[in-house]
Amino acid sequence: MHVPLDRPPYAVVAPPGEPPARRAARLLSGLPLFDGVPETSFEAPLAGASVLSAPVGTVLFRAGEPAEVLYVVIDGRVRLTLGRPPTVRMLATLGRGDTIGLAALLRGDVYPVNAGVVEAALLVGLPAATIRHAIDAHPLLAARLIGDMGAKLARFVRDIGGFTQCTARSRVARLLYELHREAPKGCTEIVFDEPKRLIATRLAMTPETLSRELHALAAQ
Amino acid sequence: MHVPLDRPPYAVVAPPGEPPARRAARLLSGLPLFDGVPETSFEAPLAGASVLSAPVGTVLFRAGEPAEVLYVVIDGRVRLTLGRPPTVRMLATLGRGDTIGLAALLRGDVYPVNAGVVEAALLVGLPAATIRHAIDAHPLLAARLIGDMGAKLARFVRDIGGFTQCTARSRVARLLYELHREAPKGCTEIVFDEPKRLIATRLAMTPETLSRELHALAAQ
DNA sequence: ACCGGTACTTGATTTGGCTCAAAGCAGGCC
DNA sequence: GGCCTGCTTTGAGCCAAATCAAGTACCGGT
Repeated sequence: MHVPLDRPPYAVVAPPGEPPARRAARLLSGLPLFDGVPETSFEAPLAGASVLSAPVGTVLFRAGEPAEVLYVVIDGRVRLTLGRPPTVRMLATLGRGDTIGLAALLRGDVYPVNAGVVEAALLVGLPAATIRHAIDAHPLLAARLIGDMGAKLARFVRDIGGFTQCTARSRVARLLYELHREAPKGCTEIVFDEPKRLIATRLAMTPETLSRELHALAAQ
Repeated sequence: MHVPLDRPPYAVVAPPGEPPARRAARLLSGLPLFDGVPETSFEAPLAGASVLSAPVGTVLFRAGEPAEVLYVVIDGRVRLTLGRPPTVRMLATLGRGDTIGLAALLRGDVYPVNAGVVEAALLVGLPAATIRHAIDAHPLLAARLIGDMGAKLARFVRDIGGFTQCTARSRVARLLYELHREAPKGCTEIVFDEPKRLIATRLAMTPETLSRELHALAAQ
């Protein structure tokens, strides 16, 4: 279990000489999500922004906590999970360019999932007011954020469709198919970048079942 | 089955003397989603808008079709489903003020679900270009749309959590609990506004199981 | 090298919920 | 009324997948 129960280390990086707002703006401007949005134009509204360096094991937040910050992953990986041990389900693992908590933040809601760092991460944290200003000032950014959320929504809809009316074998096959499509073509081997234990929870099955189904499919 | 297989009647209402754009603007301005957005200011960008009157059984679109129109429900009810008969799963039933297809439209993607009218509906249809203009011109609207999508996202996340690691009984109990919270307080009886057959698909179980679990819970 | 601890596999057993089947039960229509 | 069609309930049997239980392989640490 990479995400421990008790609140783990949470390191706020010391300002590296540069004001946080400017540094945040510089980091964000390198992301596809902010491509085309002029860097200097959203530096001022980013007054409340912070830059965080978080080691493996850091819990950014837990499900049920009020959403106060939008996290943007600059580097490293953050895992979103549902539920508490021993029944944890992995929802997704996010990397560079992904946002965490946008929907909950703008609705003034609580985070619906847990977020834990699984690979030393550099993050930009933006409070709600900052996000609202940025949306007001940059329609392009607003459209991007809507598209970003739309992608997540589409993925969840597909997942919901897959969990029902589908055998475990079908779900495994679908995962393999998707991984194969994402992989560079000509690639004859698929490597999981997550422990199978977690892949299993993402597919809504036990590790034992996953192991069996993988072998059954391999024989075919 | 309220949503038949073959393409059913699809009636575009005859313009009632008033230009479609103005009528659309008037209808939309009565919705919470557009509250605070000045009516006249988004009349011009709505040039491509249409107003549709759709009878029961109308299929607005099917999963896999390219998303070309955002539908806003003014009146009536529209049901979103996944899959094809005989394995149809109900996702949600939408009413006044709900939007359909926003995420897919802005991403230039296909609709991920089927949408069928289950109660004679009045709809406003907005093409992609119109939506983009409206977002550019009205940050408030952009924020609202993000919040709207966020609500859907939150609901799906909850659903995904519920489908896994949960017995059929727990899912039924959760549904009853949610219906009870929404009902006026002091109300001692819960009435389903959908046939049990469909409630069952929403909970990812068969009608037989739903019936049994309801009785088991009633005895308690 | 030795020893935990963790991940993964494999086998045996149990079980929740689906399938199949049939019997109420209601509303619509002639 | 009487029939029909579709929804709901109830019962019996079965199967996919979870659970329980070893056993194996791979680390990282002392």
